[in-house]
Amino acid sequence: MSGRATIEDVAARSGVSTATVSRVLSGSVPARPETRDRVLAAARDLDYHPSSVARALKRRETRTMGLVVTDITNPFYSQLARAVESVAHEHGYGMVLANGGDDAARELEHLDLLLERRVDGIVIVSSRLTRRDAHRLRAIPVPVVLVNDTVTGSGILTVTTAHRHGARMATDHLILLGHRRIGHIGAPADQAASSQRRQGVRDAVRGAGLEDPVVALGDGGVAGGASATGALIDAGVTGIVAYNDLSAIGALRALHREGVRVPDDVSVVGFDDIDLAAWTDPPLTTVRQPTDDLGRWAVEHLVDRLGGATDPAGRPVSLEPRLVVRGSTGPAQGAV
Amino acid sequence: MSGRATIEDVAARSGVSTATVSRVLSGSVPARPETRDRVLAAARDLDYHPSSVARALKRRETRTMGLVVTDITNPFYSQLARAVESVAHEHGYGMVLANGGDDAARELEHLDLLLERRVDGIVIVSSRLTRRDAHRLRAIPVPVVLVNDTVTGSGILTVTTAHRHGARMATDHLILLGHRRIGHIGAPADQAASSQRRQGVRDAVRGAGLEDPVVALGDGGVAGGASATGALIDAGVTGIVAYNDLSAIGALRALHREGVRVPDDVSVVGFDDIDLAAWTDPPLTTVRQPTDDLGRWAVEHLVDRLGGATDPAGRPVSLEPRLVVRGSTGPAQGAV
DNA sequence: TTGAAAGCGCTAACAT
DNA sequence: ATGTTAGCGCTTTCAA
Repeated sequence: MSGRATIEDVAARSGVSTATVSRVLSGSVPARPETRDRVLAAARDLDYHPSSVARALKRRETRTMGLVVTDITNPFYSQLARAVESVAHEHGYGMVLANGGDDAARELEHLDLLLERRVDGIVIVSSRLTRRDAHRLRAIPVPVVLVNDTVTGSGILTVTTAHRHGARMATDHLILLGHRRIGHIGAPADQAASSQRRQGVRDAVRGAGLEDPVVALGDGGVAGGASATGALIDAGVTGIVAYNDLSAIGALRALHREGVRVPDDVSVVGFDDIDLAAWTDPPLTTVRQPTDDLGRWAVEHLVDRLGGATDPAGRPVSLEPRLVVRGSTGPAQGAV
Repeated sequence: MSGRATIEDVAARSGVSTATVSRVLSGSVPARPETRDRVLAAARDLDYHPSSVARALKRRETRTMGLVVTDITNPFYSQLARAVESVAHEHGYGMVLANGGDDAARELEHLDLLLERRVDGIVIVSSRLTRRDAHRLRAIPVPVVLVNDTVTGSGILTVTTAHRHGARMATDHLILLGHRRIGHIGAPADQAASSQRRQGVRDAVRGAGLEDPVVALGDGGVAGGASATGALIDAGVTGIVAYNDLSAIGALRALHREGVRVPDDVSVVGFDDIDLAAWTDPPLTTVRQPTDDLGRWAVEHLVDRLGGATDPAGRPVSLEPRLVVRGSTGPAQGAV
């Protein structure tokens, strides 16, 4: 049925002008109760739903934002996406989803599409663009907010978790448990915050006067976490701080396969606190990202900007994570 | 800034009419090479990107589809969403995301929003709408395709996995391993295909001449899977078919907590084959849904319909799942 | 091969 | 309180 009722149909049926229909429906201007009723009735009878594309053309705003995510399949990102969508909805904004996929080229293409669709603003979550095409980001003709990742000195509205501090907390927790030889499963540079988290581990280890952590590189996923673990065991670490929960789950699996008990022989800490972290075996001690807050911050600041607020071009805002201690960490062998 | 170049700017700069610009850019009609070049140059210089909202108003199609999902955070759905988005993108369609959240009312509201946004079609994935508001679905003025769930006799384009058969395969696998007392972790009726899967378990058990399965109700998530497991153990089952992988993960956890070994004492089978299923401890034997195929089928049939194809109003198409045997299943005690 | 002009469905001056 | 009208940025007849 392309035969959807237009405002003109409603106007005709209720015997008023389209302007009146528009006003009644928006409630912007008072109307005589009788007219009001007639218009409302006509609209209902015709099952009239105003075309937001016509409205968008006129108002020059679509009330839509774009959401760019590298991989919606990653549990942390899908939680973030849910938060973003939900808050956007609260504010009357729709969300068009641009899932990154493998390459940065595709993300750029997606970006152009979003712009052609005239989204009012864009939320970018840990995209490849962030690092590889920072200059492109600055050229985007609509407000942008970066979540969970940073382009230094870009002046782009940014909110992240305090990654470095979070990783430090995780590591301090291990150290407090008596671990002296700490391993870190890192992630490639194209993963969000990989270097900050690595730094955080180093900070803690150095702060405690221990020797530098053993670092093995994963891929940010379970498989990489599993394969990185071997090197860590060989190096004799008793505590592992993983780049994220997925990597930690890989480590858990690898450890189990090798007959290494967790946390008796080796402790493992993750990062993110995805839903499943509470259900691994043993349940994963991890650094919880304030996912909902990140999403809310991002959308609400974007909405402010769309409302004309000029952002203080400040430095990235960073929200504090929180250590959630579960069963995958325990005292080092021979410690307290 | 809001000062984006319009087709008129391009026309002025290249000294032709807007009609010519439109034609050159769409390539629909041949133009003199020289004109062509001038137009292209102007467009490039001005960084012109046609407004798809103006185009949509004129053409009366937005080249956008709506995606309704109950919970994007559920790994199976996020995988499906990725598939859907990706195929839609292939066909030049954008995706606006409507994440269901808790209640059906919200989904209805989302639906209206999608319609106002004039999406050309809608993909509905296991939504609450499916069961509670079937009549509303039929009233949607754009083509709809249902994925992974069915509204019987609705004539709505539908693609699902062969849930019943899949559950039967899972159960047969257990039976073949010598299990005689089968348990099933079910899901509430508002979860997709919960009754079909339960039926499949029953089919297999009866087919083998065993007594009816013990059914304990979960909630479709990990927590529910874990709490349902107790009753199953008490009933003395040695093989558990879970509604889905999340429930199975819950079962794994509960079993572990009770000191029941998997698969030595009890075997567990999941459903979906989410990414993490391969990484549980032990790795989960499960029924793999053809997720990508579901997504592709849905989008491509929707696109066909948008192109004017009139669907054969047939019965739901169902795609075959496949049993993936991993470590969570083994011979029953005292069996072969 | 190109231009002029109408019109998609709304909203917002500007009148009355 | 309501109507008239212009116009948002495109595409597409219809003419030339």
